[in-house]
Amino acid sequence: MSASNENKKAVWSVIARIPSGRVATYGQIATLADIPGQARFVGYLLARLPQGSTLPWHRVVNSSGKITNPNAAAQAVRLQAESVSCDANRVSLKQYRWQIPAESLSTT
DNA sequence: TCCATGACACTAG
DNA sequence: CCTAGTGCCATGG
Repeated sequence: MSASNENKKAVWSVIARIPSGRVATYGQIATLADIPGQARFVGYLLARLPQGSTLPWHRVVNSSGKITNPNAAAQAVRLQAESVSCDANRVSLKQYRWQIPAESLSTT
């Protein structure tokens, strides 16, 4: 078992938790996946995400709310379908940023 | 093993 | 708004 595999599952789990109509940044996901500062890893995983995946990858944007994705057009469409306004491949993090659930931070 | 690349983040200019 | 530099991790030549 590779540690990276565990981190991968953690990242996928976090992304799967992003509510519809909300967006999260790579860094935010990395932090929630218990791997703060490894936003690069999150982007790497999404880039290699299998086509059969049901993960809401479209809810992931960079720290500026900008859609940095090989298929930004499709992403923008998916977001708009969830009532998330995106202008020039950009979303308002002020409005749509996913608030970190306290339960995730709680020490169970 | 070294170097280059990538759906990132942060800081400085 | 832009670019450049640095840090992070994984993969491929």
